Amino acid sequence: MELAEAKLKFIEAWGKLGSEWGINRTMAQVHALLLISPEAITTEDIMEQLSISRGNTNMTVRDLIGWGLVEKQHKAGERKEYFFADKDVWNIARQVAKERKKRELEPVLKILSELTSVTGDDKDPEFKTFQKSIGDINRLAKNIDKTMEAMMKAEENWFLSSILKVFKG
Amino acid sequence: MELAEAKLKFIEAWGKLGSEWGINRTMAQVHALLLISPEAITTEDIMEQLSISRGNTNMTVRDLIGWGLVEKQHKAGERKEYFFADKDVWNIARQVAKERKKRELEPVLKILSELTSVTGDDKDPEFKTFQKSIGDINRLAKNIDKTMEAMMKAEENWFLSSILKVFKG
DNA sequence: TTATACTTTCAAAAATTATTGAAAGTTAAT
DNA sequence: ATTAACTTTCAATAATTTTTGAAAGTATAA
Repeated sequence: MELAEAKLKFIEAWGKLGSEWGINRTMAQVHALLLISPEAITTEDIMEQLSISRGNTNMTVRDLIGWGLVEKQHKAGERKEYFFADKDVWNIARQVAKERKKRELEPVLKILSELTSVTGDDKDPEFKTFQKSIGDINRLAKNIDKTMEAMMKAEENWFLSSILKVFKG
Repeated sequence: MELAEAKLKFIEAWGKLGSEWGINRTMAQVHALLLISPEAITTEDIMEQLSISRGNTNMTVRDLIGWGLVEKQHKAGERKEYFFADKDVWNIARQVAKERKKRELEPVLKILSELTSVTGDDKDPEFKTFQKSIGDINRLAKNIDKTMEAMMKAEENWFLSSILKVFKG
């Protein structure tokens, strides 16, 4: 396969995966493009390569910066901004985990722990089932939260290799 | 907090979390409702409690069955169908992991390995960056895939407790 | 200060996704 | 074979999310 075709396929696949996991398709595609760009690129470059509007490019890149995946670069003597993506996939995974934990997991965890203090009659099956389910979900969610925290602190691929060792040994 | 209020909050929170992670909000809400229902319930029950249409209820419940999270039950002498959700959160997590792996991770993994065979000039930075990024992503994706496979086989909460031990010790 | 080169905003439009509801389909009892 | 009880389908509609693009904003240079 030729590079040009491969690039398009990667951008498409990354966009699809993103959209299936609740990340805006265009944002994932812009990230994909930046991931395979050796040098920092401009808004114009992104607009051209992905055929998207200036406004969309601007907001999407800003989002990616907000996710900690992309940074602005300035070139001496130039006025326009250049964008560059961190290419270290472990950093990327950690960063995504960190943000999703903060934005989506923690708010739910907060609600779940509020729901553990619900009052009711111990003989009511509705109440007992509610308590049991919420309690179980809460415990699992806390474990997932802790695991993500560990992942965020772990350097290198040591994390995954450790996990895999647990199941091989 | 009273049970009735807590139920609504849980259904809302579960729906929101689902939608943030690419799962239809209504599907997550129906699942939430079933998770806190001690007995199997009918289409009518779901329609009433969530104020959704019969068609929507039918398709959503069918989806949940397709995800392996809900089963049909028949009651002797009755014609209507009852639905019941597995309440074991570890089973649920495994089942969701299994399905998402199959539906969303594996297709991307397939494309990624195709993309590793891209041809190009070793001196071309575009080519080198592409190769490096795809290679790195591929390696990480394979590790995630293996970890999910291990998770799917692991019984009980042994999985998470093992992971956590690795990082505490 | 004015012009130029850019970035940002956001209301409107387009695209996508989810939902409805009534008609068609199915199944089982009489 | 007909009715009754229920489930399924799907075209139309509604809701939501994404994208556009032109106007407004900002910063630099002359």
